Amino acid sequence: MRGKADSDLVRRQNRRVVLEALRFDGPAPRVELGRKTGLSPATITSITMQLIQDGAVIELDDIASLSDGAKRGRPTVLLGLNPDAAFTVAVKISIGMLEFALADFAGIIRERVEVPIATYEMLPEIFSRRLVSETQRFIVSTRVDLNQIAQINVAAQGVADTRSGLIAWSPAFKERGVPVVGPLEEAFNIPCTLANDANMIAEGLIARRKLDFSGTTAAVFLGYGIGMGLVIDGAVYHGATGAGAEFGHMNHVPSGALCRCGRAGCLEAYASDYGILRSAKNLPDNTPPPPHAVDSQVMAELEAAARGGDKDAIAAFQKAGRAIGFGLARMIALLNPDRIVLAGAGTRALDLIEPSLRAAIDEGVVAELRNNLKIETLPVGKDMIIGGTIDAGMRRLDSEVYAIGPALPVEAKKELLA
Amino acid sequence: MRGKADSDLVRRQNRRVVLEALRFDGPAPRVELGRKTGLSPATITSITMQLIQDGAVIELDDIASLSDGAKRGRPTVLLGLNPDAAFTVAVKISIGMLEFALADFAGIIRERVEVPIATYEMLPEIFSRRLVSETQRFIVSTRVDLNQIAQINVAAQGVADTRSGLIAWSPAFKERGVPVVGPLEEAFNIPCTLANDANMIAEGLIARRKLDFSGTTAAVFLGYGIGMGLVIDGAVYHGATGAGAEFGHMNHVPSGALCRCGRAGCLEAYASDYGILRSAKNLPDNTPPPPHAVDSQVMAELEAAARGGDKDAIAAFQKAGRAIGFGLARMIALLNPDRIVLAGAGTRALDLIEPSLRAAIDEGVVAELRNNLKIETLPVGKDMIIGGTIDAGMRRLDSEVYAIGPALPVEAKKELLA
DNA sequence: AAATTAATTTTGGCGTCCAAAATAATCTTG
DNA sequence: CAAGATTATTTTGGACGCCAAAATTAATTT
Repeated sequence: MRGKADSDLVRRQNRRVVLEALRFDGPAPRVELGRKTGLSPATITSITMQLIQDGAVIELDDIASLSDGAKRGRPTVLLGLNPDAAFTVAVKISIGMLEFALADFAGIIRERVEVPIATYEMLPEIFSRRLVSETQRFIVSTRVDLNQIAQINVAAQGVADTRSGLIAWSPAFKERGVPVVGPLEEAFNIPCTLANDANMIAEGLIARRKLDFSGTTAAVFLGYGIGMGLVIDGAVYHGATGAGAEFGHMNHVPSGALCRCGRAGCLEAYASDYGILRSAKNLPDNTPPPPHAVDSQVMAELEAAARGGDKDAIAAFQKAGRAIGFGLARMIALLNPDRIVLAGAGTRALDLIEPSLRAAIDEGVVAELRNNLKIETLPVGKDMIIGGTIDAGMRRLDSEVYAIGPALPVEAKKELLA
Repeated sequence: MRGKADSDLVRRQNRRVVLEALRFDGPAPRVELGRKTGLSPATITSITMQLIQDGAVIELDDIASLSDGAKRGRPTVLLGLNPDAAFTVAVKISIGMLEFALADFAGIIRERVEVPIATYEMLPEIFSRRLVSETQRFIVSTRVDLNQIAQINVAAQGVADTRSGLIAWSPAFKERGVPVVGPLEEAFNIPCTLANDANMIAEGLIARRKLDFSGTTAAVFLGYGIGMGLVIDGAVYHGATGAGAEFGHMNHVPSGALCRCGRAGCLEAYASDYGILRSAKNLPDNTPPPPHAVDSQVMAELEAAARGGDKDAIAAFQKAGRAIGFGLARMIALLNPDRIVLAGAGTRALDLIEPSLRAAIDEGVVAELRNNLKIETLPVGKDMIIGGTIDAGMRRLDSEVYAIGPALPVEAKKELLA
């Protein structure tokens, strides 16, 4: 249970509530903020006055007049997040690619760059140096002053250890233990975070209210790999080291098929693109996975073949569905979630995998536990990784910096995030 | 994110903090409450004054003088929870047995009764009626007035659906869907809860600070069945229907050994007492489990045989360890817990199962996820189910009734819990 | 230009907390 | 044994948060 409370806590909480209202619904006049937050007009005046002074919020009076027709009474004064309050750099590390984005405090992406890099064969420290230099290059290219940047947030595939700031294991690298947070913080002296890409997608879904996230939601991302974002009571569950919900590397069959991660029997070895392809080609289970993403064209052809009646292809998708289904059944037994959401490129083949997936769930879990369970699908673009990373960064700024206190120089804000 | 905050919230939170301090550490003078909670003496005076007026707290001045030797200065006034503030009835439903306990507001058990009942063959509604009549008999026997009883809390083995108040499935019953909360609330008009027994053990462990429960802890109970209590950020995780952490019925092997729950391949079918016994006797996997608990003497003999070198017995314990290990590996991949705690009667055979258990974890989960993982064992008595049920009830009273507000008649307190 | 309308700000009151001063209840000491 | 000394608790006074209601502001309507 949390500790004692005082009036400081009250103000902090209410500042956060106001910021959240502005962030989610966009600019709004004070009256409306009052309605949305349940705070009295007097309090809204007081809080927004502070937030304006702190530079987090600005008045946008002009746009107000654009509203429909002429209205009686004193006109509203539109308030919005101040885009220039602080900037956030988001980085996405994936196989063969580095992606950078610069977002302002309103969460708008100002600049965006993709840098192809041969990640796989790189030694960890070589990569770390390259990451720093590319980040440097990107920041310079944006012409934003370094001390206007409040945070650098990195998303990576695989086991991203938020605590140590290392990528413990990732399909993007042959080697294990790639340092990310350390080198960046040292180079730029800006707070930096590392997180798993699936969790960042989940952050994005929450921030954009794409789903009802009350209770427990398990979002499963199917595609080149198999990821999961676990949302418990409206917050992404990260686990001890931030590597929670490694659904793809949950064991499916003891001593089973060879996985990219080097172990045998992972779910992913049966249900990811390469796993499906391997079964469809009737290659032995211990065939090493390719060190690169399967071309989506190849998967599309395989799907077409299955739909056209190709026995091997059909069997491969069924096998994938069964693996996912048993994985979900085990997850359900453990977590009894309110809903499961399927997303990602792999859902294109949902018609092929769903029957065996559902059959496996039915076989693998007590009926009572799946009674009220909802299984939905959700279209999720690739951009949700960068987008969600930015959303998570904004939430951090809101609650850990701007909800806290009085006007501070950006330097001090960095302190708070560190 | 939580909504707006006000001074009401502050007082509520601080009242709760004070009650918690008294509940965990026992009676204490005001100065000490101040030290423990971080609240100022002035605030402690104010809060305790209210709590005393509300009947939740009383002064216990006499005992203070019993402390060691004579001290200078104004003597402290010991404050403690008022035992008579409200009473709680805890009920434990297990195979062939109903257990009742009456606890006062200090959490002390005042009365305790065990009632043998042939649960297994009973039809649900017959059992419900019997549950009500036995509860009635118990309450009468305690001579506590019905309207002094604030809540009735029931713990049961199996899938206990807190939302519907039904025991969805339990080894104690042949039939499914046994109503518990409905009949009790109707009969007594007192708020009633239903929960899984393993979760109640976890509540007890938390309340008594038996472990560091920061982050995520998975407590596994080995014995006649296999249970789990999942503690996330200091609170027991219940899942959508309160049936979270059904670890024993997590699938281990698709289409595997027959389980008591009627399905095939559950972890419990390999690792519970009867599962181990079945393998040791080389009975086929589809041999129906016995409808009663395995005698602990039988298990002790089996353990002795294994330690004496009996091949079949050794293999049976190894198989159990491997099943638990893979189950834990899957749980780790999903939840990345900070620590795992093994408890229950089954841990007597830990020497026999641990090697294969650890080997299975090593085989089933990425090394990086188990790096900082701690696996501990903890002695947990049978009484922890009733004890934990009471602890959970006390926490509910503290935070949902006495933290809230001004003096209320017991009737109104019941309202709050409902 | 006056009346109306509606947003925002100001004022005054209440509740909470805390620091500091006052009070209470005991022990120590000359 | 009375005057400190010491420590616990209560009281007092001030700060800050919230809200309701009154006042003010800035527009439209009449």
